[in-house]
Amino acid sequence: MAQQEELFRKIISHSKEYGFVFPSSEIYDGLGAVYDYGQNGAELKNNIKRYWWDSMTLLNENVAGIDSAIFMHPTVWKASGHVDAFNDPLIDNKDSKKRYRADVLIEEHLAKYDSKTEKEIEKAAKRFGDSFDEQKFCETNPRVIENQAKRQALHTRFAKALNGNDLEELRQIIIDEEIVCPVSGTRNWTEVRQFNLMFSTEIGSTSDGAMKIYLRPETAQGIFVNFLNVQKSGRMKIPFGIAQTGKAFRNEIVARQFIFRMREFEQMEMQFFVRPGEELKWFEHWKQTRMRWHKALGLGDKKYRFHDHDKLAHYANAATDIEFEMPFGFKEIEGIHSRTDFDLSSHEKYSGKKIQYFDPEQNQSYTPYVIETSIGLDRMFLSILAGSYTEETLEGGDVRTVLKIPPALAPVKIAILPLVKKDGLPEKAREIMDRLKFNCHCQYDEKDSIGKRYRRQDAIGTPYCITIDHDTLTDSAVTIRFRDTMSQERVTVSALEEIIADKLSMKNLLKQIKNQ
RNA sequence: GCGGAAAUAGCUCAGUUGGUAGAGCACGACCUUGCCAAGGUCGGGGUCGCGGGUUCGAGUCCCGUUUUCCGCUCCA
Repeated sequence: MAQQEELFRKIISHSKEYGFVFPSSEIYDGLGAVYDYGQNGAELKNNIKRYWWDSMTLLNENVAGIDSAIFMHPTVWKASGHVDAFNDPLIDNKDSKKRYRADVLIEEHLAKYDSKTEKEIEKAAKRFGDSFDEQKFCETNPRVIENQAKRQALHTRFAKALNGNDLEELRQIIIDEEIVCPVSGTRNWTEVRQFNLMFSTEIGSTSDGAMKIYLRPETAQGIFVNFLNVQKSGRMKIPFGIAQTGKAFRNEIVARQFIFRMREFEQMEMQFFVRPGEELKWFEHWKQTRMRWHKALGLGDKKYRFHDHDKLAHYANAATDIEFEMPFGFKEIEGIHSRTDFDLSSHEKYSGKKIQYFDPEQNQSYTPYVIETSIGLDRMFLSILAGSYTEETLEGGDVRTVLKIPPALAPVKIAILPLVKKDGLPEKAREIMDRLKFNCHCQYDEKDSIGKRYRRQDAIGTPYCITIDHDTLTDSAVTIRFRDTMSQERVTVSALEEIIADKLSMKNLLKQIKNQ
């Protein structure tokens, strides 16, 4: 475990040192749980995105890609349930360190008055037997009257505080009513705080005409609200899917573990619309397809597993996560959910627009069911870093640090290195660079010894280094050196272009997904 | 958010009971070598996270704050 923590620390500092990930606004002490991608990180991230996008839109004729806006009409988040679910007043007990919803604590306390009253009634009923008149008893018994009056007063006070969103008053109620923590039994409470997990801003430049809107907490809703647009303009027939990648924002209470949980993050989502009743079949289909997409990267099949949900969200009837073995344990990188018709139905209700599909085969209209595949791009990025970071001890005791990133995803594909920076070798190297740079991302380096340059490329995961030596000037052949084996081969420049086309394209990755 | 720990050069760290900042690597220039890193010479770079306080004097002690890490908690 300590070793794993050590590894995680190394990955984080490696990320910074080699231009993959930087803390945001670092010269101003950073901004919590926000990170920037550097020159190599941005390349890697774009390549992952491309791999995902191609796997969805190229391999599936019935999956269309879109790019919806981050700003959406505020009612979208009412329909999706985010406005209600993301706005809880929370309070912590300092002794037990437990956190509670303040409103729930008070509601539970209110219920105690009712049970007190009930006990009085029960006791009286036993005493008076058949002649017991409950209504009369309640109206005359001083203890019951007092209880009910207190309850009524508290209820009024509570409702007022809740409606006015008066957090101090909520806390005062908890103190006045001497509500204790169910775990520690103490009344050592923190302030009540509102945890609004959605970021808000205003649209419209004048203050009186401004409308409060939210930065989307998930990209999925942009797909649901465009269901009809894509279906009609693309003449899509069920089953079909809509894919998109994009930023989403959540004001996480606790955001930690490097880029694993960030406040601004990127999702890659695909919503697949199916006939009601066929959703579990498609759920299984996408579950298997998505797992093949991950395993095709070759980071090791044992590093992935499914984690089926026992407790399902209110909208889902099946859900699983694909987890990856991070240095801090198996963690979710992708979720696959059967979301039923919850989202489309809800948007139909809130918008007043009919959102249904006419199925010509069944000759009827229905609200499609949805299978969602939702992957965190930043988590995917982290899984590739963690899965490819390797420290190898070489003969002679040297340690080399190498990122064994799948070649198609590597930020730099080919390093072009003149053996010495004289005798016309740099010029020859530049000539080759000018030819290859149209195919893929190349990097030229002439500083330091050749061995040192190889190690520098290993550290950023460059799969191929080619070296221009004195013979190259006459035979137009170069030495290609392979990252993972460190072995070398002599090849012509044109043969090199074939290797690029074969090993470095996404094609080989994509074929592995389909051929099973 | 609570509790604990930490913050010194791009990175990894040292800095003795308070006495006006160091090393290695990295970086730049030049020389040398030339197929698996760390030869030579010279050089650039830090108001020690930030803000207060104590003191003649604070990287060092105290308070606050920000960020990060660990444990809880949270994750529709």
